[in-house]
Amino acid sequence: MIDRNKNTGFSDDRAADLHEAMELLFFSYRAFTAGPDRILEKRGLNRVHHRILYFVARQPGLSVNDLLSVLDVSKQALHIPLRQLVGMKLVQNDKSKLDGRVRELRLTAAGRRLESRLTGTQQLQLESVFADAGSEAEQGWRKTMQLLAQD
Amino acid sequence: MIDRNKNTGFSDDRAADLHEAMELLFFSYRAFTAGPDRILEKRGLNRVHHRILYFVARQPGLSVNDLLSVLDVSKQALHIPLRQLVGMKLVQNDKSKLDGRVRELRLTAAGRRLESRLTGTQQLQLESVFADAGSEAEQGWRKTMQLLAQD
DNA sequence: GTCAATATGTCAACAATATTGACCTAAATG
DNA sequence: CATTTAGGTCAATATTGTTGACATATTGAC
Repeated sequence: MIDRNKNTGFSDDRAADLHEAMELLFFSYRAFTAGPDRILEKRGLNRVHHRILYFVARQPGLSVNDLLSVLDVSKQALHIPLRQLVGMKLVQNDKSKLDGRVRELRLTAAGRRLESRLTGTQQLQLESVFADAGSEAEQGWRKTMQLLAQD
Repeated sequence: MIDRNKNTGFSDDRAADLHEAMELLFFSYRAFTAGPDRILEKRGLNRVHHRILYFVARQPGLSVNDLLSVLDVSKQALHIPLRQLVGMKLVQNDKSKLDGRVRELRLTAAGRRLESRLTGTQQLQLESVFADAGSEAEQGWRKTMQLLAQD
């Protein structure tokens, strides 16, 4: 008789596999954010600043509302770090010509340099992992993460 | 001539793939923590409480020092949430018989119920993702995450 | 047995962050 | 012109984290 968890109905073996998967997510995410966190700390910045820099870099001209949506934070929680980035001249905040209410966020040259350094750290880390894992494992990883992300 | 990033040397195409991977990690982790976070919030608990419950559940009798090590937080940052869990009778904190300085942390029956509910949410989520992705993708995912986690 | 080291618990001061709710301007839209 | 939308800001409050100090009990080295 296989023991099964009362809540989930998984066998003990499968439950252990899933525990391992949970831990992989926890430790991987921590390893993934550690590098940029160290760089940011020296400038008095944190992970929220990184996320702003990242998404603005990917989509120059992004509106404040769109940024709020991807980051899933409140306007007030976004505003202080955003204002700091603008104050440090890493991000510029221009009025849109199409709709004067909307602001278009862009990185300055200095912002691009910092973002590129932060993101570069993570890209090199991931590339090294993918190289070791092999492209088949990479594809399986991507497929799995796609499903988890859209959950 | 392929454009290459100044910092990393990646081609634009590969850089875009790596950007996608970064976003997968960000959005996946968020999706993965959302379920438990909602359950915890109702009890005035947060992710740190969940991590304590999780690791104590996996390793009953865990010492405070060992818990500090896995979680990688300061003693002071751990203590308030831990004391709350003990106060709520979800965790018990007994003196070790082998070494009277060491405390052995264990979940109470109520602690096990809560932990099982939180962890069950994530197990079901992962199992559903793995089922959709297929076992080959799951294996690739695990291999990749192992490498990233030990980074 | 004395003394240093270890494991834990706690406090206080402080800084950083998040949350809620309110209020304001400017611009677009019907 | 009235309403809605995008954005910006403030204040009050709560939560969280950080640093440093200090206390106790217990072990282990000598």
